[in-house]
Amino acid sequence: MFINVRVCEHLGLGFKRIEDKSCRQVAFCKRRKGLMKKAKELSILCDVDVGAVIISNRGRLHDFSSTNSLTGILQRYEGHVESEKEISEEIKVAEQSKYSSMKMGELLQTTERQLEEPNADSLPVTDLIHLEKELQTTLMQIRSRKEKMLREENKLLEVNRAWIKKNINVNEISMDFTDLPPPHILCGQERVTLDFL
Amino acid sequence: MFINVRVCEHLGLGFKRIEDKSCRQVAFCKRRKGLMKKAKELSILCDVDVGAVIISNRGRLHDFSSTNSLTGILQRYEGHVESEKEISEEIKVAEQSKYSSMKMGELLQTTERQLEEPNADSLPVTDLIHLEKELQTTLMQIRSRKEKMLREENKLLEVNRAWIKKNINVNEISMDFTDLPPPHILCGQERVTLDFL
DNA sequence: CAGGCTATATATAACTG
DNA sequence: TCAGTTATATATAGCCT
Repeated sequence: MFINVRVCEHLGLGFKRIEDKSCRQVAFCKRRKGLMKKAKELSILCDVDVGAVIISNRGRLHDFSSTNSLTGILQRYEGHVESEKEISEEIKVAEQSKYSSMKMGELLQTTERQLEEPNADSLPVTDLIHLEKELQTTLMQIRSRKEKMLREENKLLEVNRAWIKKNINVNEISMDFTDLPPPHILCGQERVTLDFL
Repeated sequence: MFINVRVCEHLGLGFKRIEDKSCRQVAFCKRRKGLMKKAKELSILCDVDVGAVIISNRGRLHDFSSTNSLTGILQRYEGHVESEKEISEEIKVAEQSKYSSMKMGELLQTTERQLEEPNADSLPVTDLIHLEKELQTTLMQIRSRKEKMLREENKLLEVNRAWIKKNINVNEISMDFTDLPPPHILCGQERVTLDFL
């Protein structure tokens, strides 16, 4: 029999990080397990989608989701499938992503500040709509840049390939394939990815 | 005093969706709150990052994160998943971007519609706040990938140059260049690159 | 329908081997 | 470090207002 008084010292009112490393690790295992269980119960009992991600301070990843993956849950929330045509249409915008993203951060802060105030209903919404547009712009800019870079990389690498081929053929250079790092030759997946963006 | 026997019928062994709509809704509120609390406790007590997303069957989003927003955690999550299955994840994110922009369009319309009506303030704003987070997430993911690709490109070009140099200097074995090294070797290279991202 | 109550079920801190 | 034990703390189902 345990007579000891078991007071959960770090719980209750002023609860904070468990300082003892060993205790913290044990608590982490138990509570992580418990959280996962709760998440599962919630998703099943209440028929909702639940996703959870836990990243330990050592960088280890643990996750739960009621569907295939957390990404899937986010996708489901975001909406329905969109045709690729709209994407290619979106890729038509110019530069200056850094300025936009800084402005976005400012807008986020401003917006959050304004939302905490009781009055002023129209302004936050207006700002948010504005923010939406800016975010979309930034989004498209970055996507455009990315695609551009991917295409440039592809081109550059093909040039490299051709160059290698040409020079080696001309000089009748031979090589050993067993221990050498391969040149960058694009695999099919990468091209698919590029097409997708 | 309650004399009734309180047997949690839908719990225990064969636990499943609570059929009664009202009960399910009540349970959802209580358990959601509980899960959030657990998540918060876990993050503080064990000093880890925790993110949770709950999507009710009515499409309403609830989330928790130990940091400012889910953004950072989700990005780290994506990073982890990415290093395991890079290509498919790349595609997923691309799709997610598409979904984001679509959802944003929907919200814009919804918001404008609701702004014309006298009341109903909380819903659009709440949704817009969530939209903010989601857009930022997408933004950060894409930006991260942009940087990743820049670094990859640099690294690969260096590898290419080194490879070319080495092979031109050392000419022993002849080979047929129409049959180029298999692309999948490159994938290993990429994974190495991804590890420190 | 939201909020409060209480009995019960579950989670887990402290401990043991 | 790991798996079990038990007292205690917390969560919550069912009921009520």
